[in-house]
Amino acid sequence: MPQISLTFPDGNVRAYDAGVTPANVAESISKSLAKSAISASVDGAHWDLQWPIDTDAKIAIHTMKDNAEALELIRHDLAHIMARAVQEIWPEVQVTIGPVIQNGWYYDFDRAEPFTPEDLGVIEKKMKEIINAREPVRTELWSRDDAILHYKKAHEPYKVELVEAIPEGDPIRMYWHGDWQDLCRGPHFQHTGQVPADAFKLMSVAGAYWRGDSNRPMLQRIYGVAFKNRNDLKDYLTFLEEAEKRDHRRLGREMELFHFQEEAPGMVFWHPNGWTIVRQMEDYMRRRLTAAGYQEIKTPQVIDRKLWEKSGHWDKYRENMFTTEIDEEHANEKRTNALKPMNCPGHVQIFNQGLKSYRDLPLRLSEFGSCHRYEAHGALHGLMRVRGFTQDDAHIFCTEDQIEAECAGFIDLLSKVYRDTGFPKFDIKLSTRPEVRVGSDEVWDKAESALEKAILSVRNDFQVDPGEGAFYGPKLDFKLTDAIGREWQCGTFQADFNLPERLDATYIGSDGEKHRPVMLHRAILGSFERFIGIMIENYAGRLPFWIAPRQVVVASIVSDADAYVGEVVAALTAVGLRAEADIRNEKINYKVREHSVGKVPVILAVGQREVDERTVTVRRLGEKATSVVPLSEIVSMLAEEAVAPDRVEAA
RNA sequence: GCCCCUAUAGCUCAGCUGGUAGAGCAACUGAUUUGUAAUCAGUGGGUCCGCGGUUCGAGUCCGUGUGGGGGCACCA
Repeated sequence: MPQISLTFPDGNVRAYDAGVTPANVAESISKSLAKSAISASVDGAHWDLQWPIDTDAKIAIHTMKDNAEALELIRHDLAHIMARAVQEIWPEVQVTIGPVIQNGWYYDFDRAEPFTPEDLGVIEKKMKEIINAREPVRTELWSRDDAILHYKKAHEPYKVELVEAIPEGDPIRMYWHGDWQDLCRGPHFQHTGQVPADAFKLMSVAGAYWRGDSNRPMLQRIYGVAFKNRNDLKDYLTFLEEAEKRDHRRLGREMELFHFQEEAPGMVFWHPNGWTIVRQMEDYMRRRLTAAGYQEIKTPQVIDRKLWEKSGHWDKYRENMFTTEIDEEHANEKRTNALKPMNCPGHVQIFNQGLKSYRDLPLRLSEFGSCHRYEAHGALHGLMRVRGFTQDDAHIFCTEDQIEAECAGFIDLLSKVYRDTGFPKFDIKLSTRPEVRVGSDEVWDKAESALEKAILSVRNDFQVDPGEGAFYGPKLDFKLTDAIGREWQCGTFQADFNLPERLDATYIGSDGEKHRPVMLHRAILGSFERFIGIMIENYAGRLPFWIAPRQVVVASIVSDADAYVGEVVAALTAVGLRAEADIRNEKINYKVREHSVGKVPVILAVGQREVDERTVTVRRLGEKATSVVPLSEIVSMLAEEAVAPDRVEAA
């Protein structure tokens, strides 16, 4: 086998077993890097390559200091290798695209027959063969016409479409290993054998629309994960197993929090434990909102379609609304109502009652608004995506000049709430004006810069999504991550120049004239359901003491302690703690296990000794050690611990 | 809504190529009075998701509906 020794920008020289002829290697390297000329001097089978400019020497993982780059390359080449494996097994399959994603890659195929889970094993085996064959990789530059012709001949219509989308004149990079070929901009390894053969796994098959367009045919997508070595893969698979244990749907059952059933898909049946969590969160949010100058209101669930027509929802959101028809006795026609999918129109009705002055602004109206949306079947997901949910909604009516201050105040409030609930870190995304929009450019300029300034006043990193704002105004999205890394939007802050106009909201300015207020839609949790779902996963069910549905279980060790258990529970309940007695005739081991599985934060064990000494033995969830504390002390100790963080802050 | 997978006891799951259902945990009953993650024994419990079909016979095969899971699209 020939050896190549490569000289890197940092001066390192390393030798590689190329497994191919020097000429091929030189070509594949220069084409795949293709950023600058590479000088190569050949000395028999041993030659030196110099990188004069390109410092991204993405050659072999052994030399890579940057882990992320190595992984990118591994996953990228695996996508190609998988596509080749699939086509070698089923030559009629058409290939499309296969990008690198978090932890791995996917590749979309068009094939009449579905891929089965067994097929994945077959494909994996073939992939390993390709890797072990150490096929040299080369990249060629083709003309656009040649590439189109090539793909037409090869019956690869998706590739034809891809090439056609590449601007005329741009070079087309054709990537080869063995006789197999794909369209790709690179970069790649020198040969397939450089990809670790034991550190990847094909995970699942899923449907996916070609180019994300639901009007186009649905393709079959195979997902794979890949790492640098077998251990990393094993760690990742272990992580997935652990994540499954903290899945909120599973914990929801184990902790007896909630359930779903067929007759009400996407609607939560909250059990006593789960509802306690909701109530704790409501009480907490209510205090936070009141302190921040909000006024709480409540608006109707069922509202005549006439209002939804005015607001524009009937026109644009109809298919997501639950509607009702009812015979009106005094009218000839049926009356159509809709369950509110949003609270905004209702809030404007309250704003519109009576005359508002500029002195009333900013007016902050909040509601724990119960909303119903007919979400597509496939969209439902535990508590995260439901059809009936409660938003921690509020609308701020203000002037354009007040947007920035309101936004800053909002981010401040949101940061406190996220911190208190276990999310000190979160992502912010700013979505700016889309092409189709209402409102003048001057107003958009003002609003966008107000939002941006408000973010910058608290932090310096955020994402911008140009053109992704709502048609009625720019918005900020605040995202949290679930147990397996999926992101869910929770908080939102949206400026709206449209609805006040449609529903004719006005205030009297200092000039005595009527003016149009700006309406700010905002939510911190997003919905109680989703936020609690994420919280359950984030804490793996071990919720903070102040939220935990059952805070304390007092467990007897002998039945002679039963009366004392009752006394302890009464003392705890008297100071507002959520305490339960467990005087079943069971061993303490059994009780400890059961309440640990149930995620009860504190177990107080009581036997004859505790009765005699008027103490309790304290055992905290997740800790093995116990401590003996006098009854009088434990009550005040736990009472203090149970104070919600906003009250601690206020005290 | 679309693709694939899936539905058996309260929960987790067996049930091979068709011959009318099983285990562990839970529940209930009894015994046990126990010192920090499962005490022992016994008992009861199932329209095998619904509907239709193939078959002498369907939990098992086929179709369809519904729910659930993984994705895609959607989330104004």
